[in-house]
Amino acid sequence: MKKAEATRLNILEKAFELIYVKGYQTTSVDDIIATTEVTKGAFYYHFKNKDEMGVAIINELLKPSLTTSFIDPLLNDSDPLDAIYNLIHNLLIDNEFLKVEYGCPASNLTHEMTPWNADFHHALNDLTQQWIKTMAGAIENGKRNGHVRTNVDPLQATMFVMSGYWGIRNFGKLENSKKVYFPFLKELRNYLDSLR
Amino acid sequence: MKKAEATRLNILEKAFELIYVKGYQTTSVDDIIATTEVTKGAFYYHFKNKDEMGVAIINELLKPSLTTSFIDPLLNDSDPLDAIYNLIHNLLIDNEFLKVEYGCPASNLTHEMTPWNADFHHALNDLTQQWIKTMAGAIENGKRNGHVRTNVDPLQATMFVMSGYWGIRNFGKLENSKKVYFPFLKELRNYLDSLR
DNA sequence: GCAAAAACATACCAACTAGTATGTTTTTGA
DNA sequence: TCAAAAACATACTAGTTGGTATGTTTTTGC
Repeated sequence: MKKAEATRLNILEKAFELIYVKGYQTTSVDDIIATTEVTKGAFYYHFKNKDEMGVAIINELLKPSLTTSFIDPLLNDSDPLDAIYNLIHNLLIDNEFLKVEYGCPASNLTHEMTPWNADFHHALNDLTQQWIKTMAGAIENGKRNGHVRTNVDPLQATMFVMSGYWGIRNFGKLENSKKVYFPFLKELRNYLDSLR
Repeated sequence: MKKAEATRLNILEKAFELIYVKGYQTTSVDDIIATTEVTKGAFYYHFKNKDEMGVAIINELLKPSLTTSFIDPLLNDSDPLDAIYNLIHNLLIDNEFLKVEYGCPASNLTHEMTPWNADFHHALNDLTQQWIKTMAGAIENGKRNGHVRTNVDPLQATMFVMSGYWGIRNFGKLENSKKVYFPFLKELRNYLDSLR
């Protein structure tokens, strides 16, 4: 990787971690350049302004990680309901980057930025639509394979599961402990079994 | 009501609306006093600082509205599953204060403030625990009345439903239309029926 | 090897932030 | 009625914000 590219990537990664913990609005450009140890000149050479950097985080960091962590696990599993449960379980319990007290980065940004920044809105919507499509597709396949009842509506079920995931992330922030995830996961299991 | 009390309440209400739309951090004290048409002297006479006002909003505005809008509907209905469905439906579709593009005020504040402000954290946790207790109690009653299967775990089901509510509020922000609420509500109905 | 462009550094600024110091006006209670 | 306290008003400040103007250094391509 070229040095300039590395600088840019470094800014994005450090900024992402700060924003994940502190929120976008309360993470200042000065914060970012302090932790990355680059100067303002470098920052504004790579990004027109702070918002452009924010959108770059979504498109260049969140999007790829969505693919590997949220999409791929749903693609090649034979039983989609097991795949969905395992995915959510992994995200909530095993994933060591996502912290219970800071929630889900995509959800955080949606809450904070979507109502009044069109670029963030668009980038985050892209992200979400991809996840919806994949999960609904997996359930649709499950219907054909006999893993899922034929009268299940894939999109409805997808929206329901994803809402649950985002919502339990909110609970996690309140309780500040992964303990709250377990009753949720048990009931998710029950719900998914009711689709068989 | 005394005039001073009215001033204080006016500040709280206007500030709440601003914060609901713009977020807490990005709503400045100057914003608040501009829309309330009181001066800084009045503001800082009634509140020690901005955070104290924020917590007052939770305790003096959100808490009472929680009781009437989130708690009471769950208390005297004979069928708790119907009561839950109707509650969520009302909140999502009929409630005219809550806007799809701005989500749920309590959820917004939780996302924004909980990880790093202990007072907000505490006040919001109080709020949530009340809702959990009520909903779980209603389901527990339903088990005794035969409206709910005896092997249903009330707390698990409560966490699952509430997570779904908070999560779909996130979706609403992304889609900016109540249309997304309908598939969620349909699947919520399915899920609740599976508890019978 | 060397000019041009890319990459980065430094110093600055105007706007905004929460909060305060010091007033003036209004209300209260004896 | 009248002084004291409550309620509000005005002017200010120190710190922070995103962003820019103007440099210097490093890399690139011929």
